Amino acid sequence: MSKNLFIVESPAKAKTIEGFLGKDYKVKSSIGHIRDLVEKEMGVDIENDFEPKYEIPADKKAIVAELKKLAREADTVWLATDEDREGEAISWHLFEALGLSARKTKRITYSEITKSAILRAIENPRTIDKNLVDAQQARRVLDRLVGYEISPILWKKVKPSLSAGRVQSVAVRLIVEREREIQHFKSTSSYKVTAVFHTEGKAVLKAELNKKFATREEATAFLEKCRTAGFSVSNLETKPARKSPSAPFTTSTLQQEAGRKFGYSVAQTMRIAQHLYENGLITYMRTDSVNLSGTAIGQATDEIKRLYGEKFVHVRQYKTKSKGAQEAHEAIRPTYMNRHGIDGEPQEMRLYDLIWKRTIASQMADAELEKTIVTIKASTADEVFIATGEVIKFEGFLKVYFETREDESDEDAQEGLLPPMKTGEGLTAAEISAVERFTHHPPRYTEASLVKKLEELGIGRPSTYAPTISTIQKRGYVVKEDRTGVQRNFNVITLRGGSVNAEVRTENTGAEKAKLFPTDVGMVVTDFLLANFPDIMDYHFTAKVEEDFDEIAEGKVDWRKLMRDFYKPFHKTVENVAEHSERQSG
DNA sequence: CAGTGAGCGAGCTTCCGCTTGACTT
Repeated sequence: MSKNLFIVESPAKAKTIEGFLGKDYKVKSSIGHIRDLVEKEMGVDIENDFEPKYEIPADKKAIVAELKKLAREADTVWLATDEDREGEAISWHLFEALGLSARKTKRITYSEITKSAILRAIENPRTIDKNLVDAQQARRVLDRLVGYEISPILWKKVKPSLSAGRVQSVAVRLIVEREREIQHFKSTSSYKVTAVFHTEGKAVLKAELNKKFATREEATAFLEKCRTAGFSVSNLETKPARKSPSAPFTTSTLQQEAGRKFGYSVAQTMRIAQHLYENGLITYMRTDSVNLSGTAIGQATDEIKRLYGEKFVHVRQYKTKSKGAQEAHEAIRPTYMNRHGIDGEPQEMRLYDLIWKRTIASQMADAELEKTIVTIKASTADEVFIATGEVIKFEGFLKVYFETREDESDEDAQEGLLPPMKTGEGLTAAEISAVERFTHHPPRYTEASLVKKLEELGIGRPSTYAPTISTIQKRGYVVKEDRTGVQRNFNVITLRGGSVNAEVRTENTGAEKAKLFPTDVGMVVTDFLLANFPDIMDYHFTAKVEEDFDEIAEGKVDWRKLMRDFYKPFHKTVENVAEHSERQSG
């Protein structure tokens, strides 16, 4: 019989902690929340000042029964759930549902899963923070009121089984509005001029004109001017530049990088990461924190020293930028930094490798570059050509990790070392061409870029990004699709061997891969909600109510007052819309 | 007369966030 029952949220975490504590401690997990508002009805007694009606869902009955039994037999129950709003609420629900007494219950938190941190936490117990719990209840009840009052209106006015909510409806709105921007986008073309020069030393130098021409006539006129021109280096400038590594992974940045580098969907990435976590290979994968523990930084710097040498080390502490981050966990990193790779499924090996590299790189020195900018003037024109080159002087973190960018569109920029040149040196133009280029519409969202946008707006949480993306597709608001592009003609005018010639080439444009498109239903519902519930659909709605939740957590505001203030006008709108608005078709 | 179909009524759908594992495709 254990004297102590120690409860955490995750089974994998329980296993780790069990190893730190002696046999006087039984470590169990709640497997997340153990109680929730009743599912079949509103679950909030509005007449009774928003009293929540909680139940233990069927799939949690067994675990609650087991914990209850163990709690009865223990002298002390340690509530060691996560250190955030939801974690505090889980502790409170455990306290209530297990029928614990204040005397034998202790609430503890820690920000690192190490033996010393756990023991330190045990030395410093506290009581449940009811203000923080109330902030969670406010969050929970508000989401229920919004979701369960608006969804039935959609069943009546649009079609059955649809849904609306604080998070999903705004996610769909983003996609609908982006699609409309794209539909209204008028592509314009202009002529980009590039040149291939030869230096006196017969080396090749690519450069781009500092001006684009709006019309074919202007572009042709410019090339005609170049026909008789002499070219020379009018300015040569070198300046140092630096690149810094990115922060370690959070849920959202991991989803983005795995999407860009390997093409994984956000659900796929999470499934693979979950597996790595359960096997003790990485830290928790649902996090908004970029923080690394002291132990992790120590291990990382040891590895960097051993592999690359002292001067590649640069210890960095990253700050979380995203709104509403709760930072109950560390960044996503390997559990042991000296484990450079793993055996297993190819997908798991690749994701682990990515996480290892990103973490190591985050503690490495800046890359030092030297940027060279060459200005080339033509004797017959005011415009100048610019050639840029970049040389890596010191690799730093680039030795390990290279972040993939969203837009890899710079096809013909010359990166790397430029040939040796002097100011005033004459150049010969081997070829100058003006290519018609079209402006691009804003990009459609991918799953990962939608998650990034939601995170920037403070909407949704690491544990809900993947489910939200799946919900809006399941409801038929959004589809993820490939689209084939269309052929488009474009003009190319070239000056070569003293003569200017024009030709028409074709390119494929508008092809899309795994992008999110709104459906008709998605657009109808979005327009309906925007017209009738503009406050809920506002991109800043979540950020605003989060401020209110913070005030509740600080004990400045009563959560029921917030509900009263929100519900009165909200419910009036709901009644009005239910009664007066037209049935929508789509 | 038997089978069809119009018309009616009852019952269902739904939120966000925390955590896995069971289940299908």
